[in-house]
Amino acid sequence: MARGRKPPTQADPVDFAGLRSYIGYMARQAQTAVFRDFARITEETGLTPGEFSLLTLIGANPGINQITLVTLHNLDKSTLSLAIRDLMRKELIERKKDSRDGRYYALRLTRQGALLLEKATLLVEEQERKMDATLKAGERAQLLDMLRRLSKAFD
Amino acid sequence: MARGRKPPTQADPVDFAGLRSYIGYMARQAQTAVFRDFARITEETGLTPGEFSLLTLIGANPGINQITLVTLHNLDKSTLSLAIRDLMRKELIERKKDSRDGRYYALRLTRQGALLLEKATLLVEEQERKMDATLKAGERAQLLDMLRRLSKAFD
DNA sequence: TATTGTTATACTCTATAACTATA
DNA sequence: TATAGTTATAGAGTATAACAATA
Repeated sequence: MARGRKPPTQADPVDFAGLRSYIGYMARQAQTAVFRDFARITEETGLTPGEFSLLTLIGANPGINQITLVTLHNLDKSTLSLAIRDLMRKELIERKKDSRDGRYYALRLTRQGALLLEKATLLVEEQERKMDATLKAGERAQLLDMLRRLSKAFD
Repeated sequence: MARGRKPPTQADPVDFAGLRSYIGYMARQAQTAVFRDFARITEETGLTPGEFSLLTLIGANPGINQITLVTLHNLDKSTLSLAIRDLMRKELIERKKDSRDGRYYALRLTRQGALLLEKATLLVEEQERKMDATLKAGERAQLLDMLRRLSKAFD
């Protein structure tokens, strides 16, 4: 180790320049932090954040089809197709052809999928409570509203 | 097309269940929206969001080393190594061995890198102004502070 | 022995394009 | 012709593990 000066790792305070004044940068940081924390939930349930969202949407909208999910999640249909295949293999969802239009699949949760979603939802809500601990009264609703407006700004 | 009912794609209003009340979900949605919009900036500059952040940090902290960047960005050092290699190839940064401790590289922007960063910064700030248009007075500072607290909550 | 940085490898997530089937 | 969904393929972005060089 050099004697004259400590390595910059812990020594010099880092200048973030404008970075921390950018919503884009800070939103990214917050989001990756939440996802890293989600790893605990993935361990317990086998579900990724994306799979949790899909199960929640299918659970609340039995009979929903893939193209609708695609528009909700802003994914390519090929990407969703792979995610659906995996959820089918895990027997968390099932589907059958729409009797009126054979191009559509109607998706719904299996019993097993519903149970797992219930368990995962509890863990996710626990994670949300952890976030609440850093927010003051009323801030959660305000934050959600601002995030919603940001998403819409780039439609 | 079936006659009795429209396909669910546009017909039935979708039930988001609790999804839109989750900060984790909404932060993800906002962040991906910002990144999709960043594609314009990538086209003009050749820089990804991650590269823009790295150039900003190196520009504000000439002589910074990779291990410091790793702790700031929460990346593995192998991941950063590849990003640094690409920035070197594009001749946007340069580095030399620390004379006191040969394990470190001191990173700094090239002239070309500084110019590109300047251009990219203007575009990023334009993007930030677009976000401001959806926020009321005072909300930007509040949002940044909440996002900072969220990141810290999962340290 | 410990630390900075590289490389080989693999995994995840994503999109594009070409395809099947249904309408 | 147009739409729902699948498959083959490829490109990001990421981490793990083994490594070389330096301390």
